[in-house]
Amino acid sequence: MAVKERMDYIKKQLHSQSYKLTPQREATVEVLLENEEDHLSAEDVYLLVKDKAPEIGLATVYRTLELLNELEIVDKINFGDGVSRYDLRKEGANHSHHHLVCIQCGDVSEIEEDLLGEVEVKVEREWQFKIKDHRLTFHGVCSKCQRDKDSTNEEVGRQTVDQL
Amino acid sequence: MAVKERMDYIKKQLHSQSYKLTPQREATVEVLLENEEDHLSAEDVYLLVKDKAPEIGLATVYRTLELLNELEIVDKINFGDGVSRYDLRKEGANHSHHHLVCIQCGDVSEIEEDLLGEVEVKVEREWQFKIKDHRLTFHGVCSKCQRDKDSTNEEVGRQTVDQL
DNA sequence: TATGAAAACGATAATGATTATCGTTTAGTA
DNA sequence: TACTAAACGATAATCATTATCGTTTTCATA
Ligand SMILES: [Mn+2]
Ligand SMILES: [Mn+2]
Ligand SMILES: [Zn+2]
Ligand SMILES: [Zn+2]
Repeated sequence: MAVKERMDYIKKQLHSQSYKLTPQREATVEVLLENEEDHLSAEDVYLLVKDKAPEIGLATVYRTLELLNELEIVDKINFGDGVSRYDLRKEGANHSHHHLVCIQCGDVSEIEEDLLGEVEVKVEREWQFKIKDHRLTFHGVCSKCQRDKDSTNEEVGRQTVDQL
Repeated sequence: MAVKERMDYIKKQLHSQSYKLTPQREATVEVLLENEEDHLSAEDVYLLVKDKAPEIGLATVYRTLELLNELEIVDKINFGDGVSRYDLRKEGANHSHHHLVCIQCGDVSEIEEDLLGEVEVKVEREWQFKIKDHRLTFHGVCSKCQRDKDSTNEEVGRQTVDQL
């Protein structure tokens, strides 16, 4: 779906709760839509949105992100560095997607497919817990870093192809 | 396993990296062992540990928790309120356990069983990502709050069961 | 046992992300 | 046009965490 159409949908979501899509909010959403792969902090968003709306204040960015989070348009996530990051939900998704965090290069990538279907059935049944959402993050070594490590090893000399 | 024995094991882990188990560190670990179900913030730990070692400083608590985290004795977790929480790993566990967070009463409970075995096989294969650890948290309504809501509904009278 | 270096510590200042405050602007309505 | 509430921008306040620094403890060695 085009950015324009998703913006319209978000506009409807705001209006349905009698919030306005002000120019500042629109510019902020635009930044999120145009950087969907990234995981921007409030400060990141602020710097990017200043190009579109130079007069915007940091407080407004925080307020807007908080609002979008309440409306479940974005998820507020935390990867353990000291800042919150704001992650647009995938089109049509009604819950947070999964993440892969590389402990070597720091790269964060996404898994859009929901892998928790069966697990959630089990949790609801065996723990009597009604699940509304989830957060799943894997920490490990991304494919790129695995390859880099292999090359390094080859340069050094003979070696086993893989160790677990 | 008794607190004493787990303390000894942690002592060995520290020594194996040539760290000392100072009285302050021992008191801090004791607090963690005696409150294993809880998810204490640094400040929480500080207040509890003061009973055992009244002269301890907050900075030392932070340093100790950081050290225990590096040694993978505790996991530093974040539930979205503004503080980090320190969660002792279960005996013999080599990764973080799962959590259930109730969006109504705020209660946090634990799932000790690892539910991600098959999911991780799939992720490693299909995303070429070497998993070292994971974080899985479910947000929803705990069994207690489900019961409470049922009672409330009955008192109020007839009504639609759910309006998402 | 005395000594010297490194590791830890306690107190507290500094940092930095987030939130609160407050006066001003904007949008919608009578 | 005038009124009211929602939003905004600037900036002060808050508060968790980290950095600094002088002191204490540990421990290997003379
Ligand atoms: Mn994401
Ligand atoms: Mn836990
Ligand atoms: Zn990587
Ligand atoms: Zn509950």
